[in-house]
Amino acid sequence: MRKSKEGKEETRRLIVDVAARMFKSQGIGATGVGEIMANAGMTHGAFYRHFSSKEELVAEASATSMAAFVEAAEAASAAGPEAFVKYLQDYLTTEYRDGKLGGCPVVQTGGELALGDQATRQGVSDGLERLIELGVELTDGSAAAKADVIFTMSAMLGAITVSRLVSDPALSKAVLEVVKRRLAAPTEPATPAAPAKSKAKRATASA
Amino acid sequence: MRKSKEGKEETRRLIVDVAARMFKSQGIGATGVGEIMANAGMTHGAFYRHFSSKEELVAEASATSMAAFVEAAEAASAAGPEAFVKYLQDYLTTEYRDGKLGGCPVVQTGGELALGDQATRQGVSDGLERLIELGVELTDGSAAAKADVIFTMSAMLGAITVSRLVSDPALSKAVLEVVKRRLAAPTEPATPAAPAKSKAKRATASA
DNA sequence: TGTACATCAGTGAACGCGCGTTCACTGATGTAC
DNA sequence: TGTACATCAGTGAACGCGCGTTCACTGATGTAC
Repeated sequence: MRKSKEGKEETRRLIVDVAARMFKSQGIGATGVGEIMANAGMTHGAFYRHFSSKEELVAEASATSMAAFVEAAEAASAAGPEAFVKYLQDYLTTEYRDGKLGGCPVVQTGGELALGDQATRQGVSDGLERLIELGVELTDGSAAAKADVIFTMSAMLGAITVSRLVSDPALSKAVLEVVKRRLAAPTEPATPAAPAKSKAKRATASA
Repeated sequence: MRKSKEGKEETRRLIVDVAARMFKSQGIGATGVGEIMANAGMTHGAFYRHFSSKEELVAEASATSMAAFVEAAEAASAAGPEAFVKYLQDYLTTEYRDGKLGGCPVVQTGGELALGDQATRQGVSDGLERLIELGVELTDGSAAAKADVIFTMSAMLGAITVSRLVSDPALSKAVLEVVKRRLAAPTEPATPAAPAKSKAKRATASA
């Protein structure tokens, strides 16, 4: 059942894409090679025609995930700063929080990636650096702007993580909305009475 | 080699502590029951005198980790807001980033915990809610203050995650410092030219 | 207080299982004449 | 263009291994008399 040369490259991409999706929804360690291949419509034996080890796939799937995330961000930023902010804001939604597809691999697998091998970490690191550069390019390029971008990125990533862990649905949603609101108006001072939305108020009542 | 009643409780606590430490440094899935017991000075067989399954230990170790983190934060907050901020700031350091001990389990195992069973997630969720409440109590208790706390918590967690993944040491350090600076002066507007420190500048040069 | 017995924390061999990986085999595709 | 052969992507059985878990056994501790 040999495939053509183009067919092989296509199969390899398929495996990477399936793996990237599964790693993001189940974690890396919890996703087996056989499971990935079955979801790609093959048996496990074919895996080693494309990769020398699972770790090689992990590195490629993570890098591909990050690159896709960055490229989508670049496409959004090409449509203007508003489109870029809108693109980022879509990640701070319950749909993305609960979604099993797409997005940045760091959300689910950040811990595992930090313990990955050199190639894996480099691919993820490159994606993160490109993301920061992209944000800086969209602003005035100053050191303060870079700090803004880093702060915003950190807050978004942390917010999604916290939101996924908190049991109270209202609080979980409020976590996303708090960060989303500040992302939309990053220069607004934080402490003076903010125009709290109804959902944030509901969550606050439980505290 | 039976132990006394107090001895048994002590052993159980030891297993939980060893497990909590290992989960935080290696991840949950990557840490085996046998490995935990060996580090606790026993053989794997004794494990089931104390826990009915690994998942039960995961839930208890995660809850204990979170509780210890929250209690340390409470102790710091009892010494005043400055001590509390100082306590939090210590987590935004390269020492903590590289440290294999202590701290909040969400940093390393957030993704795995989000996929854990009900008991595991509840223990972590309770800790996170207590942490938010603690921050709110230290301020004016308003909805805006709660938003501040959530935002800060998210940014800290995200910053440590990003800092652990970024290869460039200067950028990795800058990520921690950017968030630390804002944590120290949370009401300061972000965009206007900030007094960038030398290390942040160095990291910026690579962008 | 001393003796006999019951308990049960910890040991270490063994269990089934699924993991990552290997390999002999297959048959469709690519190539040479 | 048609035929013969080489290639190699995918199959599926098998590998060693370490995992979580079980269990017969041990001997120190706790209890009853």
